[in-house]
Amino acid sequence: MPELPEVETVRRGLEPAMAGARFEKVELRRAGLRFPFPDNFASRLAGRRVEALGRRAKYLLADLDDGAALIMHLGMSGSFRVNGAAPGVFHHARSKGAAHDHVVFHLSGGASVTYNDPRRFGFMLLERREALAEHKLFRDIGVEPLGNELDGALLARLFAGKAAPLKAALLDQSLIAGLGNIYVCEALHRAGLSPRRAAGTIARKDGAVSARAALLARCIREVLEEAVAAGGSSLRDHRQADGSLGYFQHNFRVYGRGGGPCVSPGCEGLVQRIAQSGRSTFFCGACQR
DNA sequence: AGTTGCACCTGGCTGC
DNA sequence: TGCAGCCAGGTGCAAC
Repeated sequence: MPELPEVETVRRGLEPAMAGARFEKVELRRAGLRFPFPDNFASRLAGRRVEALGRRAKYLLADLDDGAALIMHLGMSGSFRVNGAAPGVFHHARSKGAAHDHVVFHLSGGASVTYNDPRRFGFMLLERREALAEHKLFRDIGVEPLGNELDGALLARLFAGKAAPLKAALLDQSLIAGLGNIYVCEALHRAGLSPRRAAGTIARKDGAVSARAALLARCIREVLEEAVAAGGSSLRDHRQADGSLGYFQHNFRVYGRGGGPCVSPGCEGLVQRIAQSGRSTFFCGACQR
């Protein structure tokens, strides 16, 4: 599930419990996730206070009071659950999947936060904050799509000369960071652009901003903002940090709708599903060119 | 350098 | 009901 809107939704759900709280104890129920946990991970976290909980692309970043940052990535199936301090405030009786509760943060004040991740593609790392910009994970990361920088001019510059299809270019985290399979499909549909079109073709040769680039930049921002406002999409049984379901999935226009009618006004096309670099792409061949 | 394909894992759904 | 096969939101790395 977790593309930028879902990670941002998780951040907002965790912030009230984590920001300002101290880690009293951290339970690790296995040696690692996608990567091994850092050496002495639990003991390095114990006693640290979380000064702020931020997000960069699909990464959650907890700023700690010793100058370190706890980096958390949800992979494909990671989720957090907050258990309130007061009994009954928000209790998950649901024990199904508890086998995949890999990390429990016990916080000052009595609340706890549990990280669950069946596929274990997620990971947690600990790095000094001032070294983050040069860290392997962040050094080559692209522009934040909801920030001020992303507009038609930048998109045209990023994609200029690229032969790769738009789908691949938009998924490339070193260009724009935070889009995933769902929102790339959705943004391209809104922009009326084919996922197969060469990325370079939305830039003009003279370097001026093309109408296509400006429209695509606008559609990327729009779909992400709408999804964040709706609390993410939460496919399958993935839940927000507070346990409720996100509603954006009801607003998918193409994703998961292969064979169905295109919802663009006046379009008579059908949504197709194709494979691009091994992953499903949903699009309408009639109105996306 | 730019791409593609595969690997990493488990679970859920479909169809026989 | 059982089981095989396919699919899934992400990323990193090896191979062309």
